[in-house]
Amino acid sequence: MTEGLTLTPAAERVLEVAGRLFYDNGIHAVGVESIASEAGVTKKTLYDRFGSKDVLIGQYLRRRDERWREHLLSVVEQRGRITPARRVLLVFDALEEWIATENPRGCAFLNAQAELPDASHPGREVIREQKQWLLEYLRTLAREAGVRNPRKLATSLLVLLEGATVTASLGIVPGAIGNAKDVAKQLIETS
Amino acid sequence: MTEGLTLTPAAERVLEVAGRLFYDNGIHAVGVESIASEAGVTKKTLYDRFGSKDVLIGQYLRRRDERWREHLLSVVEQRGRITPARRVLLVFDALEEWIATENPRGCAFLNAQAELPDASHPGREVIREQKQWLLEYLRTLAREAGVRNPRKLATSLLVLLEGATVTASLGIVPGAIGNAKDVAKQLIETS
DNA sequence: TCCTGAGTATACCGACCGGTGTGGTTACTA
DNA sequence: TAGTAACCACACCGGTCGGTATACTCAGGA
Repeated sequence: MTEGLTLTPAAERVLEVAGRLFYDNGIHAVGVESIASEAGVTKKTLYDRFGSKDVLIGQYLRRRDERWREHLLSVVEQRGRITPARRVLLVFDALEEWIATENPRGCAFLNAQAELPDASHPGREVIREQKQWLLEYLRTLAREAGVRNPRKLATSLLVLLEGATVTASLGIVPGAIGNAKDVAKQLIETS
Repeated sequence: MTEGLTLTPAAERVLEVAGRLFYDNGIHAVGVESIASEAGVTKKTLYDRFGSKDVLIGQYLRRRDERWREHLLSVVEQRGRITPARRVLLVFDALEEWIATENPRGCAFLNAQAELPDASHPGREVIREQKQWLLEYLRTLAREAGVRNPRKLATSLLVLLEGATVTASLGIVPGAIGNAKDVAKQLIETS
């Protein structure tokens, strides 16, 4: 999952800049020229390191996925006595923090999916893996919480998470994430 | 809301083609040239009718909004004896139909939002209106269902709808919409 | 010492982008 | 009958797209 982390300093800068520009402006709206110049790198170097814009897009998503997983796990897997049922709800706290600090324009993976209709694009695989992993993780948490139907609860949680992210990014409803958390709480209690 | 529906035949064809190409490929990925040629129209005509690509994008979203509202209302407001509580759940049936027939690539408005970071873009206003209207409508339905807190239920419903749409379009979880509907049912019953 | 990898600078490529201008044809209508 | 709206064909604009080629510098290691 985390192969190729020995990036050269220039490649590192490129990836950092690409991550910012892609997320803020949309993928197609950003040219490789502007990425290179803002990273203080020539286009030649960019292409020597990444090969193509499409590969760079894939790496951008890959890296963002890594950061999100790190953040999520650091919040949910925190030490301290807490019931497994309550631990599930920490996922929503992690999301709220993430949105406040890194995600004002919604889920980067959904945004990318909107721009990458070709299922064979390198970025699409990363998106699939990301959502699949999240679903699996939610199933694990649901199982540990001892609910009757962990699979079903995990699906509900995924729907609530995605819905809360989207709704929050639209900026129409203020308490979308808290609302989703409340719903999740009720689902767990009556399960 | 529905001003300017007296489109010329050429403009009509342009809008129809634009709707298909924008949704299928993403907005930035589609050039005005290809829209014009596929509609059997010169670029000149396209620009005489719409003025700019950005305006055309706005009209595309406007039209899609109209069709979605029509569909939603036709399903939910159907005649027949049905309790207001059950009527709310018809929203999910409407969504399921819509996704199956017109929405394989997810919500057109969220996809557009991903590509239009500029809040002053003509399309952004349409997106805001669309989501605002949906939220208001859900509040009305919730009120008629006689729940304790219609505002809160409406928010939950919106989160569930958006989440179900997104999750379904990802193609990872098969029963996402049915799952969301079940959750909504439970929310209404215990409310 | 010599080679390699990582980087620089710059020029270039064909293709496509959104948008405009000119000039002509048809059909309806005042 | 004259005017106008709606189209057509086509040529053109400056700018940007993703990507490549050439030639050079510099540091580190065998």
